[in-house]
Amino acid sequence: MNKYLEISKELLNRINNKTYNNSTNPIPNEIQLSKEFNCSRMTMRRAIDILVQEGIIYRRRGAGSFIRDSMTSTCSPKFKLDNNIISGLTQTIDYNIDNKLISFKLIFATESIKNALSIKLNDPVYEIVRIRYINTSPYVVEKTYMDASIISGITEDILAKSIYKYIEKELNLSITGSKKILRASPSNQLDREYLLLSENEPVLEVEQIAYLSSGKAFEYSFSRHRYDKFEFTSFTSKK
Amino acid sequence: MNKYLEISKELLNRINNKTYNNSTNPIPNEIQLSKEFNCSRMTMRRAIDILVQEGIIYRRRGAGSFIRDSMTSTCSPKFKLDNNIISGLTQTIDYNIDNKLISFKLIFATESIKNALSIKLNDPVYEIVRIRYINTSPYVVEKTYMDASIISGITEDILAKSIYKYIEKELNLSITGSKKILRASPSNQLDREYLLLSENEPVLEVEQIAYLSSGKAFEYSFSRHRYDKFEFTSFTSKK
DNA sequence: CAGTGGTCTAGACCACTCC
DNA sequence: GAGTGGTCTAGACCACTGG
Repeated sequence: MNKYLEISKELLNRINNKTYNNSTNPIPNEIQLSKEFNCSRMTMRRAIDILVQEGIIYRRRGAGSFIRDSMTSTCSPKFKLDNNIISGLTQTIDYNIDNKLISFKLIFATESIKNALSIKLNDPVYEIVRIRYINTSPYVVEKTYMDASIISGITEDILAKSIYKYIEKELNLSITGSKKILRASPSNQLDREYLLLSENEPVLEVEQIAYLSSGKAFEYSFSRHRYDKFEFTSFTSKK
Repeated sequence: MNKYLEISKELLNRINNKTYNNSTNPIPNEIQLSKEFNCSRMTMRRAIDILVQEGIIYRRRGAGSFIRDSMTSTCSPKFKLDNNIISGLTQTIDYNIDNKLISFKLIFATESIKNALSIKLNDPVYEIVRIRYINTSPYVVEKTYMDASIISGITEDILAKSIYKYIEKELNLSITGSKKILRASPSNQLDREYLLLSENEPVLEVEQIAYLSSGKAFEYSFSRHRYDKFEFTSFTSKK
């Protein structure tokens, strides 16, 4: 494993451990840390940079690097999708997640699918519709299109488990990025049926294009979440 | 200005110019570019990294760096808030934006405001409620709390213009980061009144904490957007 | 002033792609 | 094997903070 990732993980451990405790005092300076971890200062900075990008640490030139106040959530427990998570939800979860397959077809790419996946009109794509449950209560309905020329050999069996695991482990492809568009939307009839919503309860829709390390877009999906069981968090810092 | 930022901007120019044209060919390699820009390879990488993080370029080890297919939006023209934008909307906009001040008070910090801004219960905070219009049609209603001990001297006059400009130019504070939580929500009576929504039309709520370069949280806000005039985009790539 | 983070350099070696 | 990006180093100089 890369040194900067190892160090970054260890720093995060220490923050969670309260080895570095959320106070007004800085963590050890970069020179000191690079000596401790037996690395160059640039590598040390790269490790810290990861935590800075996630909003866990902030730096003050001339003063030191500090742990940010815990940013405690102000709302009732919900599912959170973090900006840092690329696709799928199988991470970070202690709950019981179930999938129910609604439909699984092979279709011709429409105009919008063609654009999203950078393929040709009418190229074959999988269309997968699933509902996901948390502790037996419906949570999101997902419509997924996958380029059939890349993601080959999908079966209902695989869909019952994790598509992403199949892609990474069996097909040996690496998922490296995703673009998301989020919007609120009134629920339609299917949403209400699948997610047990009433007429004026909305959904949070996440439109996503996911990419392989080759740069190829392999998945285009629409996830419609119950408004009361899902939120999306994101941290941004100046470049 | 920093070298890596200058170079990054120039690269972006060249992509928009079609000097580097979205094809299957890579842009010039890092060594070549670092010679052209008269910088070290590490600085060159840093410049490219910015565009990689924004999803504009992707790299393939052994093969080269490529421009990503344009990721054309699939939906009708809306306002987009990009993950990379920290706060305010005054950027990237050719439209006519108007503000209408609904109320402007000094109040005592509640429990949740206290937590968000890391201040004490009952500390003084500004509460500002505004509606924003695009081309005279209502678009978002924003409730903003600001730490009155930091952001001093706010007047209705300033609110009519840009608070952020005031903070950066007049108070000489630098806004460097923000945490956002996004959720869908049924519209309440006020939303419907201000945003001209009907009963079953929802809003997209953005809860935000914004930070100064000192690490201090100075603003805590709730922006409720018309569902049909706003979406949020975000690009994520593996570390 | 001493101490901190921010930028930049010139090089090294490695892992991977593609011919 | 030649060419590409990925990691890492040991140092330099600068800008800023805070006593």
